[in-house]
Amino acid sequence: MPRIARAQAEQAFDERKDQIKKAALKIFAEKGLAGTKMSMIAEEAGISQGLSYRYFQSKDEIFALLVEEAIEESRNAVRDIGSLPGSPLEQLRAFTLRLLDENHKHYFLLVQQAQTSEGVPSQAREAIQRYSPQDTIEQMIPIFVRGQQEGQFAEGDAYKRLILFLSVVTGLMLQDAKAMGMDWTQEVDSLLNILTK
Amino acid sequence: MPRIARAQAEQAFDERKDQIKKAALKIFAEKGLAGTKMSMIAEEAGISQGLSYRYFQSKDEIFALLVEEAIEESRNAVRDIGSLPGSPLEQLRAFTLRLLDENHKHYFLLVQQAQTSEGVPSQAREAIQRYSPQDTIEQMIPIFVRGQQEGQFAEGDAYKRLILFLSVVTGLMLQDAKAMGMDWTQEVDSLLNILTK
DNA sequence: TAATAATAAATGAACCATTCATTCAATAAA
DNA sequence: TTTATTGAATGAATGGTTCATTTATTATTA
Repeated sequence: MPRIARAQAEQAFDERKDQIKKAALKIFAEKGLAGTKMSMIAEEAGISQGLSYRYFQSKDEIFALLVEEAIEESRNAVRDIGSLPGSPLEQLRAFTLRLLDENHKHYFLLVQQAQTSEGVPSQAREAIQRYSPQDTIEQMIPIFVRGQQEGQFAEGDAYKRLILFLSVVTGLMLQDAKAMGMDWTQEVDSLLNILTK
Repeated sequence: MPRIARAQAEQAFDERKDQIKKAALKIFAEKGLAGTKMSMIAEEAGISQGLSYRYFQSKDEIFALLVEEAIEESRNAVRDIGSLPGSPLEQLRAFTLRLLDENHKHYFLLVQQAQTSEGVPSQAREAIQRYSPQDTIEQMIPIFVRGQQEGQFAEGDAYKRLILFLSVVTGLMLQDAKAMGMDWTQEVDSLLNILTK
């Protein structure tokens, strides 16, 4: 077989795999592991029932794979927050907007689902245990403290404030994913009022 | 049978019924209709698998019953908001605190679940259709507008602001119910910053 | 180039292990 | 005896997974 054709085939294979992964991510994030049927993923991806099994071993494998990717992405988003340009408030706004964009939203919700459901594949369970949400918040605290020093943020326990803020954002995503598709990105400034004075 | 004994028996019957209902409410609110197994309700109530069926016809019956009660309660909470004492802000704070207390929280989440799940018993579905969330917000708008007139609340579209606020509160409850049991009541003032200026 | 063979991709109906609401025979309490 | 309670057994339904078959793509041959 000519190596050109082989490379093309491989690319096609990877593309389809991504297509299925993307569809699965959306459905898993919205409905959770148990709430997601393989038929839903197939429908979302516009393919037939059985085809996913040419690309993945099982439903659990897809889920675990996505959870690992999601954790990786969350990690990166939090890691980068300090190096975003602008004031602490602007950093936090940028971070929040990034969380709320379609892709990250789904990742974020997926982890949420994985954390709060039972029957999660052990591989995903382990990945989640490795990833501690405490770290997430702790990495954000310096931003918040700097905001306080510069007088932009409200006084008080930074840790609790951040938990509140993150919970609100997560909660909103959860809401939004289930119910109507309102565009919260416009409301981020109102949300930031939770942290500012 | 002496009427004393009969009355006692009836009371015992009702008490057990309430016990099961309360357990069911908690689990349904947390896990949703499909996510709730009858065995979970039994465990929460501290009774055996089968006993619920002496007090209720079916899982669906319990669910529908609870949804109707929940709607009734939500209605009342919203109806009363205008007649609470104090400034608009204080009214809203009192209202929010009421929503966040254990009982109302579970009711609120139950309706949320019923609205966003499939396979909801028709009786519950109909009750929910009768109860429009639009009304909820519309009944709250006067409070908000008065707050704006008195300069306490931020300018802007009252409707959107209220949706945001209610979504945040609902989202928080959803979060809280699943994950850790942080006491949000202390954070309500931060939340109200979403609405104030 | 056209015809044919070989390979791979895709389908969707059927299978079957599992799950779970419901029942019921047995036991305890009143 | 009657009523309350238990928890093991039932059986229907769900849904992940398989696989015989069809369709599309690529390679080979004349």
